[in-house]
Amino acid sequence: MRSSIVDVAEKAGVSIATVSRVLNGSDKVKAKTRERILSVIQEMKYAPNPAARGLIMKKTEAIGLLLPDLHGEFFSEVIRGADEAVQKHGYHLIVSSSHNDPNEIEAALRFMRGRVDAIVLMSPQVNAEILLENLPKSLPIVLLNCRTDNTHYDTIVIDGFGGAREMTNYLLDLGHRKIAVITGGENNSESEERLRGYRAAMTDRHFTPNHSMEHQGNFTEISGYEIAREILRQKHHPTAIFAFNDSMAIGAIKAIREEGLRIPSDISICGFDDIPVAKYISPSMTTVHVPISELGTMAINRVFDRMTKHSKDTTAHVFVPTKLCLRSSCKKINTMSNQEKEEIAV
Amino acid sequence: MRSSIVDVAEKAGVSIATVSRVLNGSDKVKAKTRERILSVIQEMKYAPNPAARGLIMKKTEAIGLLLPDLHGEFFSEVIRGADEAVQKHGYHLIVSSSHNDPNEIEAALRFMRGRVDAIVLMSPQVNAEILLENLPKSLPIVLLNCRTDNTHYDTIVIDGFGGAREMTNYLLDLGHRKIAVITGGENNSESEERLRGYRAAMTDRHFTPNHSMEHQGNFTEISGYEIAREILRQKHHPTAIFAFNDSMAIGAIKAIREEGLRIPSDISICGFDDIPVAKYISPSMTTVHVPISELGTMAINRVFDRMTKHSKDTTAHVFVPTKLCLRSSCKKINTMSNQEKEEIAV
DNA sequence: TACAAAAATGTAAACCTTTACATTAAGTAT
DNA sequence: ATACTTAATGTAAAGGTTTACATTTTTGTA
Repeated sequence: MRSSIVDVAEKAGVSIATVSRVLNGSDKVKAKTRERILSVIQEMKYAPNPAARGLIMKKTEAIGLLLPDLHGEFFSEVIRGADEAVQKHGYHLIVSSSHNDPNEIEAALRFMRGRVDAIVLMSPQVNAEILLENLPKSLPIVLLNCRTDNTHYDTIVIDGFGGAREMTNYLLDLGHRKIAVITGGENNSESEERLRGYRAAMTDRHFTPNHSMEHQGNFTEISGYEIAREILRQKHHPTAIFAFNDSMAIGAIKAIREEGLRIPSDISICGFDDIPVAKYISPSMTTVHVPISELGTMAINRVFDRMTKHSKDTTAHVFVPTKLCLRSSCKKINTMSNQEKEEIAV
Repeated sequence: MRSSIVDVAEKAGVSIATVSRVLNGSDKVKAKTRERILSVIQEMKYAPNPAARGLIMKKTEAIGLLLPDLHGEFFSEVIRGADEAVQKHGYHLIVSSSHNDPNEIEAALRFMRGRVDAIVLMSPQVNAEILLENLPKSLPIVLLNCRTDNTHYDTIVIDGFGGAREMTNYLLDLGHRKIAVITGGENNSESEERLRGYRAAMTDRHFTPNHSMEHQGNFTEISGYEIAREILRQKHHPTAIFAFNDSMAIGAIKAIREEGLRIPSDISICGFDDIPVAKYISPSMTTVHVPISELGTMAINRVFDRMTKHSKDTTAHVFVPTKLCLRSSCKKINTMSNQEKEEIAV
């Protein structure tokens, strides 16, 4: 049976209060007593019971991180950033994946209640606000890329609109006109933002966005692969494919290669997120840079801000800018195609 | 202030014992009473305090997962597998990364003590056995790919030796003789096993392993990239590079391409792990398949086996076989090179 | 040396559950 | 109706900490 504070106290010939005091470093206890207690603790391999401590302190030193999914490098980067930040504060992470399922979100939230001091929730697909309602108001919550107008929670959202618009503009600048996009899952707010950006860029340049150019994927490599195959099967296929995340772009590249086309000379392809592997694949991928691990870090730091009461009652709403990351998977459209057109026209 | 069981009891006009009973479903309480209590619980949004419950039950419903690192797709797959398994049991995951630092491992272990019902520890680089010593003996622990002969803990280890040997044999079969390897970090047992496998294959075929062919990386893309660059700078560079994980292989591919060489016609490259992205990059990567997410699943399932006392006292030592995964990044050595040799000889 | 003030330590309540055991209520058979 | 059995509920202890407040010890000063 594990030894408790009373065992330590007995063995050291003091009261439990004194032991508790040296444990918490706070109060002044005579140096000699402290040493004696410390050595007893060491000897007995005593460690305070977190449940008992948590019970009275109402602190857990853990933070909940609830992600929609765990596939791919994106989320692992978020976790990495969050873990780093959390460790800096001596805290730890309870990670859970919801698979975009409201029931699982609810289960995770229920579990976390009372077990964490704060929650970072990423839920681009299901509206989680209702689920948050029966959490104590005092629990700091940061919404990461959630669809919400709610100002009651702290929010961090990536500028998917701006990033996609910029990328689309870039493709237009390169001369592309037939630009296909591969979107994320249905009802996914991240995907919707990016789609909005794409359409806005098209409209701004007086092209009417062609809905037949918008193909629905689900943010996985396999979906990118399959959709790209379909796209390439068309007679006059697009000259550029804009996948709404890098995983799908990677899948698409495979499909393109299998079709015997070269990138970027035959077709341009770009992604979104700039996951670490994006710069290593070949050709290195032109994409929209998102500070992924920083997303995790920011969310955690925000949570600590909240907890330390610097900003007890004011919610913060951070809008994370993206940056075009130009590499080698996109190219000025082949002037050949103009020539071809002429030839065809003749 | 959060409502407690006494608030519920009062409002429902019963004792806390009865409330507790309906909460735990176990004992028989009159249907009518149960309903009344249930509705009060709903109304008050009452949720039992996990700390209090944990204090008396000595159960946390959480499992600790301590990983050496969080970079790349490998670990995210392990987490994914573990999370899946854990959710099936209604449990949750406390994830932490140790950065291969003994102090961080110790801190994480200390934190987890009393906060989890079991620990899965992956620590290929630092010998963690000493650190485990001041954990209660009753706490189930699974060692994942740790360097250990200890039979006191459950272990799961990948057959790195066999996998690397098989891959090396395959390369030899393709006619390669100058096979460079890029290893993982110093003192990393996974890397060492793979190196042992490589050397064994060479020796078996009566080639003396040439130590100048063994380059030390650290399992990151960047290290693969940099080392491959060095390798290619040699006059008579190897005809094949065997990176000890896929991330490094991906980095190496970038370096190879930058050098203007084609894969696999000019040089063959292969990896280890078969991370999801490996089949999507081009050329699709020949690698050693490791059931990564299953590693997480297996570890968790083992832990539950232990906890449910099916196998209370017998430790299990699982050896996970790997499988050669042949794709397109390796090729029979160009017979041209024989011709070249002759030309040079003339 | 005596006394006040300051420092060190101790006592006991509180945190919120679960559960063994005690008690009361509700059936059941005579 | 009575005695007995079973079902339903209640009481109180236990689990391991922290901390306000009480008490004792030490230190400093007159």
